[in-house]
Amino acid sequence: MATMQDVAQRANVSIATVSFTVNNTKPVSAATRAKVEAAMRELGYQRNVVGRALASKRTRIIALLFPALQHTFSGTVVQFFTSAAATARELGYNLVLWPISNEAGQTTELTSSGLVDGVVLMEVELDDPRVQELLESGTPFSLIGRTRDPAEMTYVDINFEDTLVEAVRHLTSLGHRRITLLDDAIGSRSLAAFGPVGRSRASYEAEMARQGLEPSSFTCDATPAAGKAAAAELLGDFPDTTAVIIQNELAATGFVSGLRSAGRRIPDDISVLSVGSSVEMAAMADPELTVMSSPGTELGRMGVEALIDQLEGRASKLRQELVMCRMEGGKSTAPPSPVPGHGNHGDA
Amino acid sequence: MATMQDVAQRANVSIATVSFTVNNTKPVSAATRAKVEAAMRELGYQRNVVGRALASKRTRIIALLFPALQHTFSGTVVQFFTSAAATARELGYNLVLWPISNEAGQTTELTSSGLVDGVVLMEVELDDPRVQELLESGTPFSLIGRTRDPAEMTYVDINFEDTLVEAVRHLTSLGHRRITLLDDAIGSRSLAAFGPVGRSRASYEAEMARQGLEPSSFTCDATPAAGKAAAAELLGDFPDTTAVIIQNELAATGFVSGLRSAGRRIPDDISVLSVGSSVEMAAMADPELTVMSSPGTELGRMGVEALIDQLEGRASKLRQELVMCRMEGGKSTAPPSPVPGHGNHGDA
DNA sequence: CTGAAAGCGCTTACAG
DNA sequence: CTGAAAGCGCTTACAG
Repeated sequence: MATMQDVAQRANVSIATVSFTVNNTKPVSAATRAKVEAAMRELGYQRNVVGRALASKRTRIIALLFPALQHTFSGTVVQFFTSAAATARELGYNLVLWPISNEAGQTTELTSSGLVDGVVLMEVELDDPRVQELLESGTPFSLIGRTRDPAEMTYVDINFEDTLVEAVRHLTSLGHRRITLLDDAIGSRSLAAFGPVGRSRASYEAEMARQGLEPSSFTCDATPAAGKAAAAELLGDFPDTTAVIIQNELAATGFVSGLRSAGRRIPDDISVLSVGSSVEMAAMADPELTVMSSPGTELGRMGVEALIDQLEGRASKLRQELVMCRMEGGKSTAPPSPVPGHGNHGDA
Repeated sequence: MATMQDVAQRANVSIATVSFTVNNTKPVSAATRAKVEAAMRELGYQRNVVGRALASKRTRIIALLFPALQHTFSGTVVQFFTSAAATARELGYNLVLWPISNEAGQTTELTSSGLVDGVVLMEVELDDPRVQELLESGTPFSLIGRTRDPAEMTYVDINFEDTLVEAVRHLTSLGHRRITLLDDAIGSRSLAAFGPVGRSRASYEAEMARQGLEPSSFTCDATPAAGKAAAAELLGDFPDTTAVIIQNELAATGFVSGLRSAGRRIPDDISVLSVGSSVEMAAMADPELTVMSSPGTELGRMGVEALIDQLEGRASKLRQELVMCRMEGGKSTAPPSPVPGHGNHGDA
């Protein structure tokens, strides 16, 4: 590997001049630039990032902190990782994967080793101890998700509020009045901890109320089996439901097959709208689910951009962005069928 | 951040001595060690990895090269990433995510920047140009997968050969004789390029022949819709099939619902064994598929271990390991039902 | 526009 | 067992 020193020698200039032309950090005459670039080409020179990092006190490495154990399987995580890594690279950075098992002081180990310039934090909780650690350590960071009160922090999150409003409206515009929300037990069990479930449910209830409808919601674990059981529960506890909003990616296929096993046709007898899932996962169900898809790619890109803007001093103002889930075609929502015995048979 | 210099000053020793005690790289008297450790504790010292990297010419960073665009969605990738990153960390390394779009010289950009000590390469093809690049650059690497002739390379791969043998035997021991293989069109279209499909199909055919059975196989794209279409194709082209081995994670749920739509019960009328999928994805089907699950976690761990062993000179001999897929409980395989009109009704 | 030199925070022969 | 010193490959005031 040729060093900057080698290039300087061959081009008959100082090492400083090579640095200036490589980095465009000071004006260099055309003639000098030509000499230096020729030398670099001839030597196949590429600047060593470690030397640069030590001298400039910036490694241009950022870390992606993610929970190692939970949520190990989800349709959007790979998209998120990929787009985060690709965006980092486009912007001249490298992305280190940093799995953390729990709230212990593992972030400090990272940030005080000097390896990274900043951190992207995934799966943020409403009162996240890791956020506190990061604040105290002075490490620049961006959040995917947000704490209860993220007033002063850079974050990118899904706009659950508007997403649920759109979900409800999609169904009411089809004519549904009895709409039940099925969400994720992990979140509900500790509404105090995890934002998405609470924010979504609140928004669902508000929109239902706004439309003069009665909200009803329940919960199940994030597995196909739990989804299947939830289908039975729905039919028992909310028998006149004509449409379900399900915000539980891993339970969705099971939920659908549970309904089918019970003789319900989708969407003829009951509509199902999946929220916050990946398109790929929604396509696993039979029929393919109508889905408001989680913007994994966008979140990855924006989270990294927000962090790097901050690192480069380009962040004119605090960046706090929300992204909607996007409504995708699917075959699981339709107008409700006329309900026999409710006085409106003969409609259609 | 306290530096090694600060620690040395406070402990009244030389910076070299601090280095020796931190790294256990030369003997240090108990008294000196105590002084140094006290100073480190008092200052909250943590060794700066960039300084260390520059001086030692080893960054202790390894890169995970993966295809950015294709295969963006799969059940085992997250497991793989997580276990690779966790293993790296346990061994004192960091894992950088490096998405590459195609075969272009993108690996050179990485390896000649001095950022990484070595590379783990995913999705290796039979004649992989990236492997050639890595060999030429002299970068240590380990492969997840293997080239056509990986004689001299460190690799970790799935043992498709034995896995398919076990798959066939599982079904024949249940009594099946007509067993069809459905695999992934991506691989079949360029059998010349991608190893798993070719190796699996060859092993399937060999084992069928060994048992005196006639092999039959076909192919579909990696989507639920393609799987559904494949179900119809199976019933048309291989009407007497009683069991299917499907090596196409994303098509599996669709394939199953296609069979069901056509009035076939699983496993009563037809058994389905999914190979190389994740348990989670197999659980999405209805019924939950019997699956030989892809060892994503093991591959991630072993691939990183193999690379780091090499980097630390611990690799006594060339490490080449194969891991079987593991048979998991499921509800989609059973003995064949007696076939009316084939002369053996009345059995069972 | 260009260069000499200090310095980033460590490791590692070399000497004692 | 311990230390003085060179050096890893750069960047960046400072001077001209």
